[in-house]
Amino acid sequence: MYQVGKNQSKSIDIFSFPLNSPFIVQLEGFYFYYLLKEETMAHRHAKDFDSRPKKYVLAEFPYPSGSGLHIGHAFTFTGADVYARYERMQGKNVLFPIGWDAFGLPTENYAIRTGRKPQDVTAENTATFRRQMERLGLSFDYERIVDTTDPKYYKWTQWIFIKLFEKGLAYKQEMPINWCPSCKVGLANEEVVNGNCERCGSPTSRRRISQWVVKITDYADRLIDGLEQTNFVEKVKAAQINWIGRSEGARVRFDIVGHDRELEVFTTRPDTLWGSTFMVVAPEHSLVAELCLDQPGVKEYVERARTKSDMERVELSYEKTGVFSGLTAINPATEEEIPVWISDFVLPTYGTGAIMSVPGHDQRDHDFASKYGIEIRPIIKTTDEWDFSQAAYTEHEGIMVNSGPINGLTVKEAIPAAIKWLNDHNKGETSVSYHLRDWIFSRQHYWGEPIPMIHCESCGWVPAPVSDLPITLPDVEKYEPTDTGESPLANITEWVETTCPKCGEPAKRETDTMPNWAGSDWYFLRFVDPNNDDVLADMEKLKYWMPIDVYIGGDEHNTLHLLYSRFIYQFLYDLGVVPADVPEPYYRRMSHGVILGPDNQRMSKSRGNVIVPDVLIDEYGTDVLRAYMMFMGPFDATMAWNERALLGVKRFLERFERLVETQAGTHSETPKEIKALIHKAVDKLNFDLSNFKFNTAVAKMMETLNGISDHGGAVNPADLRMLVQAFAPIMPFFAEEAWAKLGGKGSVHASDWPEVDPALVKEDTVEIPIQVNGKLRGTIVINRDDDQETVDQAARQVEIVAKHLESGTVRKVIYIPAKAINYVVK
RNA sequence: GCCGGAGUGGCGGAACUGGCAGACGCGCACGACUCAAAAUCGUGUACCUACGGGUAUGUGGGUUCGAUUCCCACCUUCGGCACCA
Repeated sequence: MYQVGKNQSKSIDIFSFPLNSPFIVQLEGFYFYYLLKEETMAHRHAKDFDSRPKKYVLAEFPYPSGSGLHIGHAFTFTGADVYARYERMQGKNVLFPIGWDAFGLPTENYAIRTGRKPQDVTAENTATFRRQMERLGLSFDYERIVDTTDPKYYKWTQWIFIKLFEKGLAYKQEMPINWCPSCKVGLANEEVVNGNCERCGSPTSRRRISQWVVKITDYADRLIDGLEQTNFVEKVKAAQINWIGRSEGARVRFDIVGHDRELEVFTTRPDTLWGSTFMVVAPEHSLVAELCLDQPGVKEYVERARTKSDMERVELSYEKTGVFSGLTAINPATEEEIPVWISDFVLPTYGTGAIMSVPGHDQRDHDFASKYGIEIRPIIKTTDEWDFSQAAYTEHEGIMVNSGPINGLTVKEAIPAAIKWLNDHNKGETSVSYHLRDWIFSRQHYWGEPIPMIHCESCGWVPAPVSDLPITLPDVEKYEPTDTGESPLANITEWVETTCPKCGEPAKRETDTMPNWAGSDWYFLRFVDPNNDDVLADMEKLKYWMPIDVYIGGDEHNTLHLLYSRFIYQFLYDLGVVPADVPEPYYRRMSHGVILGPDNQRMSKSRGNVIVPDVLIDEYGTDVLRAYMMFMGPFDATMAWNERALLGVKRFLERFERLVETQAGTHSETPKEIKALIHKAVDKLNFDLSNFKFNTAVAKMMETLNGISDHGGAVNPADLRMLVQAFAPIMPFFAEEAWAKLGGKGSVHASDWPEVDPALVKEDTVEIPIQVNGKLRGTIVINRDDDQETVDQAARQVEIVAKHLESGTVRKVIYIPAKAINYVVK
């Protein structure tokens, strides 16, 4: 069917052929199954509203970097592709889309360096990615490609922002942000790792800049509760819950002596209120600026805390520093006067930015009190002798003492009792705090979605009219961010200057752009309806396709991307633009593994251990690469690259190819043993492919081939075709060719998954172990449905077993049908 | 410190709801083919053994007729969070 130049050695540039040209070449002695045949890809298109059951399989879309698709992408996408192909053969209507998360700094930086337009660089990179993907045989529905930098797409990203603004979930605020002096950009908390910029690694500092902030904290509880409706693995759920960091406690109000003011704190231990001997406020707390600046040392301390970089804060974390504020507060429980201190160990962004300090029962407070000579007052009676001069007692065990009305209660009883006391005396109430912060949404960069807001002197911030969307990025000469922290857009007067949509007076556009996450928050909805100009996606189509059945992605996105996109989805849910019966976007989350270099180190250019898929395809062909990647280990594991092991897969493929060559066109009668092997293999692959156990699937393929040759290697082409079908998801090109050679009709990828004969899979006879006192003493072949007596009789005949039974009396015989028989001998 | 995984041959890794530990592949050894090498094909490959067996799935206990699998404690390691009151 396909012309194959058997003994030619020639070099072919595959890119010189149009995509989809039916062609297979052979070079250097073996086949390369990478050129595309229409049949191989023909069934990739998802059909809206088709009557077959739908399956939405999604792998995180990539950032199309200039260095091209790397082996990690290849691994992840291949796994997803195997699964998608398998599901298609199961008769599912599979949506398996791909797109480009193309806004972002690397492209912008590259554009600056080379003096080219980011738009052009992006177009080039995405074309390369696409070509590489097709070469890997990835059966994405390329007609549904979504590009976050396409104005037709980001029109809706902007629309979502306007809705957030309208619902009061986006506001502009001057706030201290993490600033990367190298990238010249503000960073979200989560983009700062150990005080360094996540992207470039330089140390960050703090800066006050007016920022758009999105109130993700309003959804904190929903984001936790919603996890119950998903099938995420424990690790992912835990990471999200951990990240949100919900803690329950109480707010308590302290009066300030000599001022008509209260100082409110958050605590998870209201029971320890009677032991609070001082208070601490963050240097950034409003009370400090209002009342304390005259106190000696305060101004200096506040100034130093402000200029401290995050690095310094982390380094200095062991030695707490502080200064007395000059203020005194009244402990509402003891009515004693207690000092108020200022220290940067109290975070301005958590709780109320102020704490009540209980040095007897909180280690940080203990550290601070010890250093500054503040009273440490125990209020929980510990069972054994506890040296309160050495450490705080922080266990939730013990009996309350010195605590007035809650004396004698256990800690667990005391917490609600203390809250009730606070309520009764109007000094506080139950409260919840979160580690999760609101989401800083501004970036001072060019290559991102413009934030569609207009500032008017008289009307304030006004959203751009929806009819004006998208607000497109203007062409600019220079992409460099400015030192003032403004985005390059600020210099384009004709773009910045506009009129207020509300009053018609002159006004200015927001020049900040959105963070990278914005485009990836909702892309999965757009795949359902990629070209809609009226809504972000058609409701009926969403009802058909959502939720995503499997979402395959990296663990590094378990907190940020996954949380942000769930939040945006929940927000869209509240707007009513996504289906009412789909409260969560992702039903199941699959983590993919990481491929390390041959030296067991993370791949990086500087280490020189990078494996490039294109080179491997040139040398071994797509199918060998795919099968090897799937064979390396469990789909979610961390694995080292081993090119020797890849050769084992190559040998397997060649041996299978030889089998196909020799059996094609024959009419051999397939021996029963071989037939059974084939049916068992199909059965096993059916299980493995549907459970992402690709490594054992490949092992089974190899095992089956070994078995066939052990039994003489004569197989009827019709039986062999079954095997080819089961191999097809993993080795799509080879399977297509073999299918044709063996007389298969149409494309193997459009064929229905073969049905197995249960009688062949589950044989009548089975070999089981014979144990004496749990030790293996022999095996015996029995009929699957033999009763205990029959098996017992037969087992006792086995010589070695008989010998062991003679050493004592048989007290008990345990027979597990078709599994094992065990004699208890004493 | 808190949360979540993982520890199995020389190596990557198998083992469904407790039932023959080490599938499959790599590596290694020997053999066939070859003048020779490569490639290919075949055989073997956990450890000890007085050849009867015995010991082995990080360590120590426990449950069970039987534990890689379940329970408890500990060790190591990877990932996430961490001055979050």
